[in-house]
Amino acid sequence: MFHVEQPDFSYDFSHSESGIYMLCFLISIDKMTINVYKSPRHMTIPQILTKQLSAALSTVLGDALPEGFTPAVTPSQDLRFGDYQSNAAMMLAKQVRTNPRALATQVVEAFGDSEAATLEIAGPGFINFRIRPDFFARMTEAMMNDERLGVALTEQPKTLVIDFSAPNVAKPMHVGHIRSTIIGDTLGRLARFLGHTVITDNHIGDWGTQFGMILWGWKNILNQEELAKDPIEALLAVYKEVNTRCKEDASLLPVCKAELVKLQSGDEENLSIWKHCIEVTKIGLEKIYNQLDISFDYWLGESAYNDALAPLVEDLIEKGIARESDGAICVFSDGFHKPQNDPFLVQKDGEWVPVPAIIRKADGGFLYATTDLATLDYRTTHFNADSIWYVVGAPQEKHFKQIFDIERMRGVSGDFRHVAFGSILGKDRRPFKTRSGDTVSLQDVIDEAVTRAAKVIEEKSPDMPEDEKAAVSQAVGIGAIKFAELSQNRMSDYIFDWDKMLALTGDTAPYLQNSYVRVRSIFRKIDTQFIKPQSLTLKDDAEIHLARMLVRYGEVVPSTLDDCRPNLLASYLYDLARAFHSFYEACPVLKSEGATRETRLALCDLTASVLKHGMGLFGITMPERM
RNA sequence: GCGCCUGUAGCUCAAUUGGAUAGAGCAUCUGACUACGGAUCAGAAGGUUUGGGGUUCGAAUCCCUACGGGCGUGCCA
Repeated sequence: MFHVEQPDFSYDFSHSESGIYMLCFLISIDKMTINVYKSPRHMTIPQILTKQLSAALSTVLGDALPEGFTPAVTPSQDLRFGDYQSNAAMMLAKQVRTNPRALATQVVEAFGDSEAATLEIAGPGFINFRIRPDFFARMTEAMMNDERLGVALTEQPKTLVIDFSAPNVAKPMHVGHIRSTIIGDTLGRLARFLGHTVITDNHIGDWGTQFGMILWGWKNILNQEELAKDPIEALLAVYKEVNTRCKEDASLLPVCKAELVKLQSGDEENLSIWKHCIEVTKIGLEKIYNQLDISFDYWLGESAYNDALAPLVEDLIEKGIARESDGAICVFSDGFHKPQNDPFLVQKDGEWVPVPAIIRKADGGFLYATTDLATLDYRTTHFNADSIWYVVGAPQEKHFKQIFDIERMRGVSGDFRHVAFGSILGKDRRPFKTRSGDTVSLQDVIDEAVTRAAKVIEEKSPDMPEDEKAAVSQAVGIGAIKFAELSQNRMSDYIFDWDKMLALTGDTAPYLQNSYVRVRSIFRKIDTQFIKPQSLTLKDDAEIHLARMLVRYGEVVPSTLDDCRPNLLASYLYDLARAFHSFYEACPVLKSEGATRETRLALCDLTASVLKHGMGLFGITMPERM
C-alpha cells in the first residue's frame, strides 16, 4: 500500500495525538503518489514548495548556487498569479548573470511534476504555483486531525519576559494604556502557544515622584467616604487637587517633596499610606484586567527594585561605565557605535554632543533608567530570561536604546526588544492629552463598548436569557475593542474614535464572531453527531477558497510573533471569516448530500476551530450565539 | 537647530519589509430579503501613494530634496 522507501521524516509516536494523526494521515494517503509527503509534520505549503524549489535550484545551478540561499515562497497578492509565488529566479539571475526568465524556465523544468502545484513563469521571471484542489484537500485533512491546527512548535524555545501595561499607582488606566495592555497580552499568548516559556510582568509605577503629592493629599484633603466607594477615583481626585494647589501655591511643592523623602527613608506612617494606595489600586486594576481577561505572572513594580539601585550605581561607577557629571552620575558614550547610531550622542550645530543616561540625580535620587537596569538584571538572573520584550510607546525609543546599550557595556547580552507602538491621537490629530482633564478612562471605554453591544443583542436576540445576553455583550464589546487595536499596524499613530473602536460591522470582532455563530448554528441543526470524514473532496470555488485560507493558519501564526505584528493575524482571521461568509452563501451545507455534505461540514468545523483559536490568541471569546 | 518616526480613496486603516493592475472597512450607489442566523452576500464608483528628482528588470517601500504632522533632545516616568 505504501511506497515510502526512505522516509526522511521522524514522527514522535510517543504522543497519542501523533499516533492518531499518523493513522489518519496514512489512510488519506493511499491514492496519492508519495513524494510530496516526505515532509515532517506541520510543514506548511510554502515550506514544502521551498524545499522542492531549493532542490530544483541546486540541480540547475550546482555550485553556482550561493551558500545558504533559501528561495522565498510567499502567498500571491492576486489569485490570478496563482496561490504562491517565488521571485528566486529574479534574485539569483543577478548574481549568476543570466536572464531571469531563462533561469526560471530551467528551474521549473527541474522542479518537474508535483502533486502539490502546477507551475508557470510570468512577468519578468516570477515562478507561480497554483495549488491543486486535491492538495488543498489533503492539507486540510491533515490540519483537521491536528490539535495544533497546523501550527508547528518553535524550534528554538526561549525564556521570554514580556513587560506590558504598567499603569501608575493611584491613577486609573486611560485609553493610553490600551495598546500596551492588549498587544502585550497577545504576544504572551502567541509565544506560549508556539512553545516559548513566557513570563508576563506588570511593572507598575508604584514609586514615582507623584507619591509626594499623594501623601500630602492623603493626610490633608482625602475624603474617606469616597475612598471607600471608588478608591482609584478618590486618589486621582486627590492627586489632581494637589497638583493644582501646587501650581497656585509655590510653597506647597517643597512640602510634598519632603513627604516623598520621608517615604523613601522609611517613615512608617508614609510607608503604610503608600502600601494602602498600592492595595486599593491593585484591586481597581484587577477589576479591569478581569473584564479584559488579562492576567500577569508577576506584579513587580518599580518599588521592588529599590534596594538594588544604590549597589547598581556603585557597580557601574566601579566598572568605569558611569561617572559623575554636574553632581549627577551618568553613563556616557563609550565610542562603540558610529556617532549616528550612538544613543548617547546628538548632533548640535554640526557637533556631536553627549546625551547621557542619568542614573543618579545630584540630590542622590534614582531615576527611570536606574530602575530599568535593575529590573533587567533581575529578569536575566532570577528568571533566566534570554529574551525581554518591552511593550512601551515609541516616544521612549531612546530610553530603551540607552538601557540596552548599557547592558552591552556590562557584557550582558540577550534578545532585548522595545516593542514600540504609535501614539494615540485625538480627532484633531494632536496627541491625546492625559493631564488636561479630557482623558477618557479605560473603564469608560469598556462600559460603553459593552452597552453598545448589549443594545444590538437586545434588538437581534430579544429572547435570549438575560445572563447569556450579559455574557455575549461582554464578549462582543470587549472583542470589538481588542480587535480594533490589534488589527492596526503597531507603529502607526492611532486616532481615538468611539465609533471606530466600538463598531460592530465591517472589519471587526463581531464580524468574526458572527461567522463562528453561523457555524455553530449549523451543528446545532444536524441530527446525528458530526464525525470528521477521512477524506475531503473540494469542487466549488468557494470550498477551495475556504480551504486555501484555512491551511494558511500555520504560516500566519509564527510570522505574527516573529515581527510582533498582531495585525497580520487579525487580517488573516478577517479574510478567513470573509471566505467563510462567501462559502456560506454559495454552498448550502445542510441541504447538500453525501461526500459534498461531509466535506462542507468538515470545512465548517475546521473554520470554527481556527476562528476560535485565533481569536483566543487575542484573548477574544467567541460566543455560541449572539 | 539637530535626531527619530510619519504623510496612501471623502474618512479610518492595510499592503507578507523591493514584486506583477496599491487592497479593506466606513460613507455613497446597484442588486440578493417568508434566510443552513441579513451583525450577511454579489457588484459599482472612488488613487499621479504630499510635490520633485534618483537607484533597477521592478519603488508606497531604498537614496536626495522641498513642504506638512508627531515625538525626542541632562537630573519626570
